[in-house]
Amino acid sequence: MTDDRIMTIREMCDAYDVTPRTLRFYEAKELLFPIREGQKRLFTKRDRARLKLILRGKRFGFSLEEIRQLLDLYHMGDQQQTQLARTYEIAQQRLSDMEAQRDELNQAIDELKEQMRWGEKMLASMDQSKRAAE
Amino acid sequence: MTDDRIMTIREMCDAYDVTPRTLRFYEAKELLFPIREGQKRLFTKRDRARLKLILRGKRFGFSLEEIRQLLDLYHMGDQQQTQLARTYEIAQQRLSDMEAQRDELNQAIDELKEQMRWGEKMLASMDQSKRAAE
DNA sequence: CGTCTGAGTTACGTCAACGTAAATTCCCAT
DNA sequence: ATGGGAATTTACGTTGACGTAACTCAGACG
Repeated sequence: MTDDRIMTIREMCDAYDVTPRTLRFYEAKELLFPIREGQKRLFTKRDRARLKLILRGKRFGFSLEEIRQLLDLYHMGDQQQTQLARTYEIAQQRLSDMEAQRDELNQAIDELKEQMRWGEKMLASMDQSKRAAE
Repeated sequence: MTDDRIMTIREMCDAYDVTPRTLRFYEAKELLFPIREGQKRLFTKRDRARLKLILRGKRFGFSLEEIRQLLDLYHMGDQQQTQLARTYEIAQQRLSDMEAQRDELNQAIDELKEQMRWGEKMLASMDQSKRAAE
C-alpha cells in the first residue's frame, strides 16, 4: 500500500502547503511525532492524518493548544478512562461553543445581507442622479 | 430618552466588560470616536453601537482592521460612490468567506459528533469492564 | 490644604504562531 | 577531496491585541 508511505519534510510541505518551519514547530509543540532517522524527520500516515486535522482546526480559529487536546481525543487508544472523560468534556464544551458561534455567524450573515441590500439601493439611486445630471 | 445618554469610560467598561485600555486602544485604531471633553472621553450611543459590533466581530475571528472596514460600511452616509462600491465589494468577499467558514464549521461539527459517539461507546464499554472487576 | 480617586499619556512587556537569518551537518556526485 | 543541495539547530524578529507599570493631572472631600 502506497498509503502508509513515509515522507520527507519536503514532500510534506509540497503536499500540504506548509513550510518546514511549521512542521518543526508542530513537532516541538507535540502535535506531530515524525520518526527521527539520524537527523532527518520522516513523516508517517499517522502524521499526515494529524496534520490534516491541525490545518482544519486552524481554519476554525482553534489555537494549536486546543487542537492538541482534540487530537488527543482522536487518537486515544487505551488510556485511563478519567483522562478520556475529561477530554470528552472538553470536546463537548468546544462543540457547544462551535454551535453557538455558527448560530451567531448565521445571524450576522443575515444582518450583513440586509445591510448590503441597503447599499445596493443607495448605489442605484446614486446612479440615477448621475444619469440625470449628464 | 435615556437611550442617547453619554457614558464615561468606567460605565462603558462595566456595561460591556472591557478594560479602559481596550477602549483607548480602539479609539487609537479609529474604531471608536468618543467626544473629548477636556481630557475625559465621553461615549455616545453611536460609540456603543460600534462597540457592540466590534465585540461581535471579534467573536467571529475578524481582525480589528477588518472590523473597521465593516463599521465603515455600516455607518456610511453620503460618501463618494466609488469608495462605497469598493467597500461593498469587500463586504461581499467577507460574506462569502463567512459562508464558507460556516459550511466548514457545520461539517466539522458533524464529524466531531461522530467522533464523540465513538468516545461514548468506549466509555460505556470501559464502564462495563470496571463494574465487572469490582 | 493635603490627599485620594479616577482618568489620561507614554512606553515597555507579552503571547501565539510562525518567519528568517546564520551557522552547521550530511549525503552525493564530480 | 570537494563543492553543492537538503535538512537541522539556534536564536532573534514580527504582528496583533492588548496588559501593565510609571508618572501626571484634575476634581472632590474632610
